[in-house]
Amino acid sequence: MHTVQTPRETLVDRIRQVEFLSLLPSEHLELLARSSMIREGDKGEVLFRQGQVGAQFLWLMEGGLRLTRTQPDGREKVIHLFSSPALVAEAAILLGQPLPATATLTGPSRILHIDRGAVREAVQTHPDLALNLLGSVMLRLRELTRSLANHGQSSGVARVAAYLLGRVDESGALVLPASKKDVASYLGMQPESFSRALAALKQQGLIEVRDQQIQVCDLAALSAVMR
Amino acid sequence: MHTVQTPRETLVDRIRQVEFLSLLPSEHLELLARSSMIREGDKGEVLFRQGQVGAQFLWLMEGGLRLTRTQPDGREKVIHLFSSPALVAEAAILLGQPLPATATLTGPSRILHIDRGAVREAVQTHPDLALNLLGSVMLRLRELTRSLANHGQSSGVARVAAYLLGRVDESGALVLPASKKDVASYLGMQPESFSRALAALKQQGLIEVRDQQIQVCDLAALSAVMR
DNA sequence: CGAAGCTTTGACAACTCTCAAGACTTGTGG
DNA sequence: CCACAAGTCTTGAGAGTTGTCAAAGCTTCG
Repeated sequence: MHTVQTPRETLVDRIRQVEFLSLLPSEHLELLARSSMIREGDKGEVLFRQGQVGAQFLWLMEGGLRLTRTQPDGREKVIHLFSSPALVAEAAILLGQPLPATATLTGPSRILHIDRGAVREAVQTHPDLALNLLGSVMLRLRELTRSLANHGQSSGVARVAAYLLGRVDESGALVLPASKKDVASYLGMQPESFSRALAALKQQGLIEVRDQQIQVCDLAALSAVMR
Repeated sequence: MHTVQTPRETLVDRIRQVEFLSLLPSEHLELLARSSMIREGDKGEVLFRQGQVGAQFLWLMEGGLRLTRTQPDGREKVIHLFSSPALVAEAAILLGQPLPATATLTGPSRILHIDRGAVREAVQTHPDLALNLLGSVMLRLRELTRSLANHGQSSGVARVAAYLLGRVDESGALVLPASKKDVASYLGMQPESFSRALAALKQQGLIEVRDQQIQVCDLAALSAVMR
């Protein structure tokens, strides 16, 4: 992973695109830009590890990453899959707490780093920022509770169906945010089971699969599978 | 569930005990007390339902409750088990978002209700409060990620062992925060499976069980079970 | 071209879920 | 005070699903 030289004004523009920072006045953005940088990395590179304390806010501008956590038995489980644009681990970083998971890039990515202290200062002078931040953490919380509830589902095929339905666009298409192996782990199953689940749905004519691209053909029938 | 008549000064005292509000000046506490009340309820009563928008902060002073979420197949899964004292669903309530789960009392409980608007005002005038709030949400996030990682564990006995080890005090004892049925759901298994897992651990002499009280006899051996 | 990693398919064992029934506790009403 | 109902917990037996192990096809990268 290497740093990309970036002119100050470009940095300000990038920071303005970070959801919860967009409403800051320009002089504040200038201030943040002074301690910011953009870094690039490739698939497999580790952004941070579980237990570390982050010194910088991480804004995933391009690419994707997975959050994993070591289970008691030593294996790793995918907790979350991020696609750009996304703010990663904001709460832990702001509070200076140890990060609850490990972040690994799933493809070529560009990440904007903003100094933790500078953001903290901005938050304290602009109370609205804190509420915005809370909002984005709340989003994460919702997704986690949803994910947790889905894990209770008895059938693996039902979990896959629910997952697909939660990610389709208007035309019924979707792109998996990571390798099938990672998605399988995120759904709490083995890669083989995920493969079999997709095969079963495909054979029933409910979906079509080509690599990470999936087309849902029968929304109603797929919904019925969940029960 | 019924409201308990409470003198103003007592209310102020109670509010002072709410973790993230304790550092507010007395005049602010007085203000909060004006729109606060204490309510009591018994086992089975519903505090709020998934999808509702909460108008009041909820501080569980005494008792316990479970958060459940309806799964795609219609059944309910326990997302979280609270024991007093605890702040419940703070982020969603502060932001006026729909609550992500349903809260049901697991025993006789007393809950302090504080008006959402008053808290919101306090947060905006005291930036530190927002950070404290973020901290308590962060705690919840940590627990959820941990819980999610545990669900990946292949063996049910391993999940139970990990859960018990995460809750023992110095003497190796612990009390289940709810009925075994609820704990089972929280751990992502059927009540029968949970019962069998406990029986297996008991037969190996690793734990002793009497109702909701559990005594761990061999910490090292129990740790070994997780793998 | 070879190595490494992801994906798919097969076969088998192991586990959990489901269904069923009985022991036990608690609260209600006769 | 007892009987009954309702709910929880435990134990048993069978069916079904998933994890595991193994092998082969495929892509990517050096």
